[in-house]
Amino acid sequence: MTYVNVLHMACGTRERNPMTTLEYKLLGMLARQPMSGYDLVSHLKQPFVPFGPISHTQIYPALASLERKGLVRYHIVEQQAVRPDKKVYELTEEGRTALRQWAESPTPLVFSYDEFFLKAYSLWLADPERMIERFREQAQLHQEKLALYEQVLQSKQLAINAGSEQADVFEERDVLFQYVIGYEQNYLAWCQSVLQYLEQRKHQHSQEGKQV
Amino acid sequence: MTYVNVLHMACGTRERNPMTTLEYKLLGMLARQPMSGYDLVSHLKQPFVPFGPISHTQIYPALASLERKGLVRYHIVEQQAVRPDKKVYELTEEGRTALRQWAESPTPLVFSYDEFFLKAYSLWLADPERMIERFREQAQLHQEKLALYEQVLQSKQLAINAGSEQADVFEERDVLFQYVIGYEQNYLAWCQSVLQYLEQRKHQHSQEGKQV
DNA sequence: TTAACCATGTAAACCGTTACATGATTCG
DNA sequence: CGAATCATGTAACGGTTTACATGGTTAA
Repeated sequence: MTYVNVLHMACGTRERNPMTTLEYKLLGMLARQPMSGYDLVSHLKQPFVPFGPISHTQIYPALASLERKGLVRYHIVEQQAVRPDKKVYELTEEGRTALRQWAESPTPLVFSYDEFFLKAYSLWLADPERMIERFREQAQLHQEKLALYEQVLQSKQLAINAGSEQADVFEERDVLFQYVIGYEQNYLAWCQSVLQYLEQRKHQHSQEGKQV
Repeated sequence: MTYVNVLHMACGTRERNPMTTLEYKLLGMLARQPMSGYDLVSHLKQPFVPFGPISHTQIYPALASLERKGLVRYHIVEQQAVRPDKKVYELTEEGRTALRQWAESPTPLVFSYDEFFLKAYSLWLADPERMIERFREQAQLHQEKLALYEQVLQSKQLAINAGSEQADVFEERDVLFQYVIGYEQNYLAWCQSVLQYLEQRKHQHSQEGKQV
């Protein structure tokens, strides 16, 4: 064991723990609008927030960690009745800088596929009938999601015409919608083309059955 | 040490731990071809295996767990020189059944986005110049991946024409390629459309700058 | 001589999910 | 009367990553 590699940590305490993806997601949302932990959870359920579901049990410790790092601060909002007070978090200047630097940094391509695609890898040993069923099911689900996205996008564009918020943020958002809509379209088209193939093969097999 | 494995352990112990996605990935690969843990790791680096990278430290315990469940068995292949013996794993009948049942089961839609897309969510506070750089970079990476997929697909189709392996498995594989190629095409198209938008806006801003 | 290849594993640290905990209010 | 909503958290568990461990061969 040779070099101890001091360097790099130069300043005493600095940041003990590096940032996680989760923390950047939270920063990303808080940068647009100050919110409490609970608000973040409900916000994540909206169809136009592109981060998956995150449970509150992860969010509260993460917010505390961001605060320790000086990237967010909160002020307490008292609630009516006996409810616990709300802690509304917002970014500090350091937080905004950290988020911008992260967004501006290069990203390597690491691909992860969805579970249905993984199953498709072992499709060849499945029962054809049941597989057709599953692909129909999947096509249905993606179609619904696509319809939802298109609907939200439409109502969002109406809001732009009404001039209710800053056009800048909205324009950027449409960029995100472009992607997810394209994604769903591709998935749907794939399901349909596989269905076509499977059903064609089914008919071939049944005819072969008659001949034999 | 002959294996003890008391016939599924009837009711008493049954399966302590449920199957993980990782274990199904391994089953999926082993169903196509018997392999050792090391082989699995190298196989995962091939561009036509659609599971992400899996480290060997996960694979070895997972294989042991699959064996305890009676879904795989192995035979030892001695290596030349001092190298440790290879354990070549293959599916048992129970393993094949478990994999088929998993592949045939319904899959809920749970969406997860890639890291670059997450960054795009906070694009609005990034420096436009640097963002253009990153989108170019990303477009490049996806273009390369697309070219790779198309190349592999082509050489695979040549292999079919030469009749080297069962057509059935190959046909199913092309189904997977259809998807990943579509995916990359969509991503690339998205990057390019965003680039167009960003560059257009850049020129507008520089003209405004001249006027002011 | 350093790195990469072959081949297997264990141990600790880290991240995410599930279960537990509280407690008033409102809707079906 | 049970379930959902608001609002915050801790503790245990399980899956993943990174570091540690071994050890001979081959190519840059």
